[in-house]
Amino acid sequence: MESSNDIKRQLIRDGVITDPDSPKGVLLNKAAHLFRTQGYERTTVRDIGREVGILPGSIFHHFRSKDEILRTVMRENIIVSLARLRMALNQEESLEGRLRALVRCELFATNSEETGEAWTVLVQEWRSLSPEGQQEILVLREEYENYWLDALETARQQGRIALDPFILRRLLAGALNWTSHWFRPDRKPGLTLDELTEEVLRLVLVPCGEQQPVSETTAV
Amino acid sequence: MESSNDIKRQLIRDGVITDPDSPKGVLLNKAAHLFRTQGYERTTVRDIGREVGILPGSIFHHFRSKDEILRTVMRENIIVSLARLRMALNQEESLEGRLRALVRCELFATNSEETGEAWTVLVQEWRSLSPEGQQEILVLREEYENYWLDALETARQQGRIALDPFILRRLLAGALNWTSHWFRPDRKPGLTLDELTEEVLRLVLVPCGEQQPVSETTAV
Amino acid sequence: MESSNDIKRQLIRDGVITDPDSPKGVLLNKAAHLFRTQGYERTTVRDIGREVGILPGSIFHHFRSKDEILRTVMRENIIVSLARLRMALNQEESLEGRLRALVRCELFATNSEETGEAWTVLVQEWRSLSPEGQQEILVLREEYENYWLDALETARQQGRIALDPFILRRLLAGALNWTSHWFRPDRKPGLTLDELTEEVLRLVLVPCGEQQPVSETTAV
Amino acid sequence: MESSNDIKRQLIRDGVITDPDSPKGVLLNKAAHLFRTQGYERTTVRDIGREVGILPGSIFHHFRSKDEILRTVMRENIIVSLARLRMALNQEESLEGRLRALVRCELFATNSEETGEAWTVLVQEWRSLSPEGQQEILVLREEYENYWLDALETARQQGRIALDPFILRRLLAGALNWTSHWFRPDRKPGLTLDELTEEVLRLVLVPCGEQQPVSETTAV
DNA sequence: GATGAATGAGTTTTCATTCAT
DNA sequence: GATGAATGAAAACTCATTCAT
Repeated sequence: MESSNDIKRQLIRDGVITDPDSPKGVLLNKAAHLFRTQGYERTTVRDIGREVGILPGSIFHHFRSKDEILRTVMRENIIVSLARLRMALNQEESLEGRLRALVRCELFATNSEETGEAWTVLVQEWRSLSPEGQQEILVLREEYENYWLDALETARQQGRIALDPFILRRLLAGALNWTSHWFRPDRKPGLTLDELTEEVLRLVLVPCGEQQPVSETTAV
Repeated sequence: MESSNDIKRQLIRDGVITDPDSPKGVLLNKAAHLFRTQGYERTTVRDIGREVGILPGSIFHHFRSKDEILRTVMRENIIVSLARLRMALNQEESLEGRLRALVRCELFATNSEETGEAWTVLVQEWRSLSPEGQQEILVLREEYENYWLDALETARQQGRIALDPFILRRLLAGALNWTSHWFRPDRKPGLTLDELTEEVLRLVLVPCGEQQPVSETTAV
Repeated sequence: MESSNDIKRQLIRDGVITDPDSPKGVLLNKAAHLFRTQGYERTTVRDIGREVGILPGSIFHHFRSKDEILRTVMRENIIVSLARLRMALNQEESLEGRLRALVRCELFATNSEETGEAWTVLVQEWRSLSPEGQQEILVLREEYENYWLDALETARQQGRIALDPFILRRLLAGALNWTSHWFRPDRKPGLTLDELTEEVLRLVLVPCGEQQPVSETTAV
Repeated sequence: MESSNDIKRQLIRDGVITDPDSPKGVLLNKAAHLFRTQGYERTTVRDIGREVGILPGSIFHHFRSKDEILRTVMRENIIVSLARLRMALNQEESLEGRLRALVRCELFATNSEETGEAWTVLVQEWRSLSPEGQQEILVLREEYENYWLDALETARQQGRIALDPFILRRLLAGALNWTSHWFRPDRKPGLTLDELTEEVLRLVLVPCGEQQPVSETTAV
């Protein structure tokens, strides 16, 4: 993740995502934080305004609606996380390396100071997003999920996972997203993000040399 | 789970939980359904009233506030699920049997037609509950979690799990709760609840005879 | 006031006022208490029901409406207080005696355990009474006020009061009614009702032999 | 009361009380009027909104709750009345002058077009105020009452009053507050506020040269 | 006479959004 | 871009009253 800042800087420079130092970017971060901690519905534009230091009405100079704030938080975050994942996968050839990258990126997205808020919002407040907003983000989400399914399918063929890829991905998605509820990578001493990544891999991967055929059970 | 209905009937007779056939019970079930599908905040008392077939104001004949409805849904559900878990554990001596019971009960609580709605609400709408409501339910939740941690600790001592019990429980909690988002046990043909239980056990349990010491990594 | 109980008993026997031991009478007393302490508007029929020990709906077997409860509390109380005043005045020939009776009866009506609640309600919740209710009670009130004005007019002619009777009556009405906010005749040791009566008379009456013409100022 | 407007203007300039010309101030005055005439409970925010010319919901742009309106009406009014009383007392050295000031100020507070509404509300709607609101205002009320008790105590020592100061203050409080129910200083021809002040003093003060020891009866 | 459930018209309050200044 | 005031639609909740049982 060494060059992850470069990725983000590049996206900012290209105008793909909002500069977090701009007024609009500050607003997005504060909003993401509130959405995460209180939930979207329970967060009022008054709350956001207070956090940013402007009056509620002024928010609508930056965004057309509250929904647009949520949509932007989600979109920009998945764009960054996706870019990071692409780069990480590009640097890994081995199956284990690719799986490690997937787990690590998802844990980072979920728990990093930078994107954690927004990623959790993306997962938890999905329902609160308007249909148009959902449509816009589903496209990005699909690419993201495909990386996972490809890697897990390869692992299945190599006998490195014991479960159906589809089921395993869903169990993992739940497990990884849920870490935002209990994992505190900043609290020292404690579990680091890299350590947790290895734990998850230990859970998922059948040790090399003990490959067994995946069970016959298949997905929904 | 054969006598699960008996358990519930007993609890109803004792007045511990509301009779689902009484007006209040009907209201609770409909409310749980709405809370699950739309979320607590997005569900209005108007919605609940319409579903039940009474006017919004009449709801407050049964409950003092919307929060009390949520609290009741959560409380009664965890009481039933806890009673079921206790009985299931009582019938299992072996470690594997006990873990199977824990997984199965949580999947059942999360996905059964009967409690699924309420359990998902319990997990997803926790934030929406008032502090007093949270306090009340935390007590029950603790007993529930202790059953898990005890079993996983035993498994660790016997070398049947590869991870720290605390971390594993949290990963599992996420994975199992998340099933409500994708698992459809009623949709035939497809994965049954028992099959999914076995899949989860295959993920968690190190095959007998290949015990390995748990990693040194410990919980947060 | 020795025979005041007889008066009330007589009125009960004649069916003019409700037997305080009957369910209806109990309800009236509890209601009067609540009206006094919380005010009419802030007292719900739920409150009254809870106090009496019946459900809100059952109240309407006794009274057609909440307003009828208020009206009855006021009417029955002024009937009793008026009957007491009539009897007390009948026993007094002297001006001073009659004024003492008027003051004493009003203090008794305002502060006695028996009628105090209801009298205070009569004074304070007048606005809350429906127009029809007001009409009904105004008739009785007029007789009551006439006793006062007659006595004060006589006093003026004899030079025993220093103010216009109309103004004085109004100042006194305020002063006497207000005693319900601070006077506690039951708290021993302390001011008794008779002592307070004498204090008020000392304030009102010009000492005998020092008569002075009343000021030229006249009432509104 | 010549410079009473200056006092108020000063308080407005200092931000202690709300500018009556500001939207918030207009709202306060209209609300005070409605509270006085209809009572707090019977006044809806709809009523207030209609009177001011805004929609009910807009009221909560200025006040967090209906209770806060009541509290503000009471607080600002007692602040102004207290400031007026202080200034009036500062200009009077003689006992009679000070008592005249006290009576006059209370009659003014109760009946003036400017503060009458709010003062009556302060007295009559006390119960409707939330406990926190009561606490806040009790502090100011205490200073106010102390001016009264100090003056009456001096009067007692000089033999100018015939009653215990504590009892007399309470009788007077009732008499003066009650004037709002009958006294109409604006209705010409009729009793003016200054004339009523003299009437009250005639009731209270023992004529100079006829001093008599106060009765032995003492307060509750 | 009491109960439990419901009504229906009302209440206070919330809040995203608009807009003149 | 920000502010202060307002909108308007909908929210949760209240409560006197009705009525079948």
